[in-house]
Amino acid sequence: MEHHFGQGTTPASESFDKTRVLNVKPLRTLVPVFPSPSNPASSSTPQGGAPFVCVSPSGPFPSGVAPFYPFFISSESQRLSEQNAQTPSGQRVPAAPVSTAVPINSFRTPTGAANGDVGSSQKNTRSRGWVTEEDGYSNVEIEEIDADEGTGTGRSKRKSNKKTKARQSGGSVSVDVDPDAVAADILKSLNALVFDVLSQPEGSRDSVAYTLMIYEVMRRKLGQIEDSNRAANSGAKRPDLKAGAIMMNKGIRTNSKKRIGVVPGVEIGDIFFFRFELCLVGLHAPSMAGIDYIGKTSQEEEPLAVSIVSSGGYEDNVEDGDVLIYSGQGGVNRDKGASDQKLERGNLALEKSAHRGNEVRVIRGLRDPQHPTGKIYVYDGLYKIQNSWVEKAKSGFNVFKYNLVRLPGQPQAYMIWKSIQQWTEKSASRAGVILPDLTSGAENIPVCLVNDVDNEKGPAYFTYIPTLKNLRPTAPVESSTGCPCVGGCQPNNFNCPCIQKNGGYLPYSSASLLADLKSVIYECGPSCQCPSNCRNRVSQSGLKFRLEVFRTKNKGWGLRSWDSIRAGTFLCEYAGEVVDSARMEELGGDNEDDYIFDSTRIYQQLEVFPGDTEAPKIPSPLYISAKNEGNVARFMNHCCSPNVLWRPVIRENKNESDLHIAFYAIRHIPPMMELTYDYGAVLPLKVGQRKKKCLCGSVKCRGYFC
DNA sequence: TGTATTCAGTAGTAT
DNA sequence: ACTACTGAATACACA
Repeated sequence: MEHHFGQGTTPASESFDKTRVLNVKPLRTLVPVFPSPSNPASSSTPQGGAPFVCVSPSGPFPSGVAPFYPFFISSESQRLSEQNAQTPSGQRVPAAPVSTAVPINSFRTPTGAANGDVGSSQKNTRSRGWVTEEDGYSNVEIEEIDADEGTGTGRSKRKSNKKTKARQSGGSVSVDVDPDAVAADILKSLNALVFDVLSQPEGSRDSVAYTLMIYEVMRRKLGQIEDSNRAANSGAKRPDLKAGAIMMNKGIRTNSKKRIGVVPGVEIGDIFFFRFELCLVGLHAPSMAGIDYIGKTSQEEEPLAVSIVSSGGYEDNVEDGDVLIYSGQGGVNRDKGASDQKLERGNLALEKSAHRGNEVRVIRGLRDPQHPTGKIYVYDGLYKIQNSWVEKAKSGFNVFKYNLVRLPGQPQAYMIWKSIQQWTEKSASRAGVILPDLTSGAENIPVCLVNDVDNEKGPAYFTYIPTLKNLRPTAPVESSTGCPCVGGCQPNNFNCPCIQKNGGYLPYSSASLLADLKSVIYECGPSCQCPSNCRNRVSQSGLKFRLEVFRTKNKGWGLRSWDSIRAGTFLCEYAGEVVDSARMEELGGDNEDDYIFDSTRIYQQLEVFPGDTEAPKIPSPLYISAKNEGNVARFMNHCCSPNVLWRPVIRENKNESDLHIAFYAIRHIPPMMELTYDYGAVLPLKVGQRKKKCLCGSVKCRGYFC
C-alpha cells in the first residue's frame, strides 16, 4: 500500500531551510458541480439566461429547469403540502436524481411507483400526513431487512408495532405546523437517501453513515421548524427524540438486531452527539438507559450485557483509558429517593456477562469544551468484565460496580481525548511541535504545526491571511440593502430579507450548524444592521476549533482538529488572493498553482451525500490563489470519501455581494482525524492539465483527482 | 397489551 | 450549576 505513495506529491528533498522548506503541493483544485448536465460550465452571468437561472430555492421552478432536489422541503412547499398543491408531481420524486453518478447502491424504485408517493400526503392527512405502509417503499425494504436478520418473529412483531405507532401519532395535535406532516414531507424529500439506507446491506459502513445523515437532517430540520414556531408553541421540544422516533417507526436504521461484540459499520473512535444515534446504528439500543442487554429468551437462558454507556450519571471511574469501573443501574428514583441497587435487569446482565466472559461494547460519554451543551459519545470498542462487587456509594446505599478492561489491540479512541486533555492542561507536551502557531496570531486561536512522522520542518513558505484578499464585490442576485435586525436575525422573523433569501429559514441552527444543504448560503454582511454575533454570520467569526497542520504519512501536510467537530459545523473559509480569469490562465499554465480554488470548473457530483442535495452554485466566477497567501484551508487534502464540503457564502454588502467559500463538516469528525474534502474531478481535462494520483486510501477512491 | 424503568436533553432560574 | 420536566425504547409482567 504505502510503497507507491508520495511519488507525485513529494519531490524527495531534505532541505531544512526553514524559510523555504519543501513545496509539498497538497494539490488543490476545486470544482463545483452543476446539476444540469447540459450546462457543464458557465461563463454567463445570472441574468444571462442559460446556465444560471435565478431560482428561489423554494421554487417555483421555470419550465425546463430541474429543481435541485432540495435536501429539505422548502418552506413554501411545506405550507402548501396540506393541500397537496406543490410542484408538479414528477419534480418531487427523486426518480431521476441530479447526480448521474449514483452511489454504489442501485437506486430502488418505490414499489407503489412515484404517484403513490406523492399522493400519500393527501391520502394520509387523517393520519397527520404520515407516510405509512402505503407509501410505496416501506413494505419491501423493511421486509427484506427483517428477512436478512432471519428472525421471523421479529418481523411480525415490528409490523404490528409500526401500525399502532402510526396511529398513535395520528392522534397528536399541534398548534401551527404539524410536525408529523413536516416529518412526512422531510422523508419524502429524502426519499433517495432513505432508499439508499434501506438498500444498503445491513451493517455496512454506508448504511451507518447514511442513517446518521438522515437522522441529522431530520433533527436539524425539525429543530429549525420548531425554532420558527417557538413564539406560538412554547416549551422544550426534542427534535432529537422526534427525529429518532420517526426513524425507528420507519425502520430507517441498521443493525436492528442486538448482538454481542462488533457492530458492523461502526468503527472504534466513531463519535455521536445523541443517544438516539447509538440506537439507530445498533450500537446501544435503549434511548436512555446505560446498560443494553439481551434478555433471557427462554427459561434457562440468562440475560447478557451487550453494551454500556458511561456518561457521568453515576460515580464511574474513568481515570484510566483502558479500564472502566462502571456503576450498575438503579437506586435512584425521583419520587422515592435513593435506595440499594438490585441485582436485576442490566445489573444482572452484567453479572452474567462477567461469568460468561463475553465482550461488552463501551461507549464513553463526555463533556467537550467545544460543545458545552450536550455530550459526546465515543465508541471505545470492546471490553470484558473482569470482576464485580457491591459497595456503598456516597448516598450510603449499595451500588454494583463492574471492572471492565479494554481488549488489547484495538485502535485508540477514548485515549485520544485523554491525550488532548493533557496537552491542553500542559501536563504533557505535544510531541513533534514545530511551530506553536502557524498563523502568527492572524487567527484568534493558534494553529500548531506538527510533524511526528519524518524530518520535514514545515511546508513551503507562505503568508498567513485569515480571509480573502482583493475581494471583488459581485453583482447581487437580488437587490437589497441588508437587513434591519438590530438585535440579530431571529428565526421567526419572516420579514428579514436575509432570511427570505435563504428560503424563509435561517440557514444555521441555534448551535450554528448548517441546517440544510443549499446551493448558496446567504449570510448577513456589512450592510446589515445586525450585530457580529448574529446567527446568520457564522462564517465570519474566524476559527472555532484548535486545528493543527500535521505531517501525513504519504500526502504531505494535512489538517486536523484537536476538537471534535459536529456534522454541519462551519470550519473555515478558503482564504487567499482573489485573482481574475486572465491571471487564472497564467496560473493554469507553466506556473502551475496547486493552491487554486476555481469556481468555474465542473464539479462532478461525487458521493458526498448519498441522496440528492443542492450542488454548490456560484453566482459569478471566483478564483482564489492560496499559493502565496492563504489560511488553514490550503492544507486540506483531497479525499474521495471526504468529511468536509464547501458551499459558496454570500455576504450582504450594499447591493453588492461578497462571495466567500466556506467549509462545513459533512459528518461528525472525531479529534485528530484528518479533515479532507473532495477536490472534484474535472471533466474533461483542460489542455495541459494532469490527473493526479489520488492517495486518499478510501475504499471508494476514484484513483485520481485533478 | 400495558407499564415500570432508564447514565437525556433542553430551557429556565438561581448563583 | 441546579432544577424541572417531557420523553421513547425496551423488557417483562400480565391477561
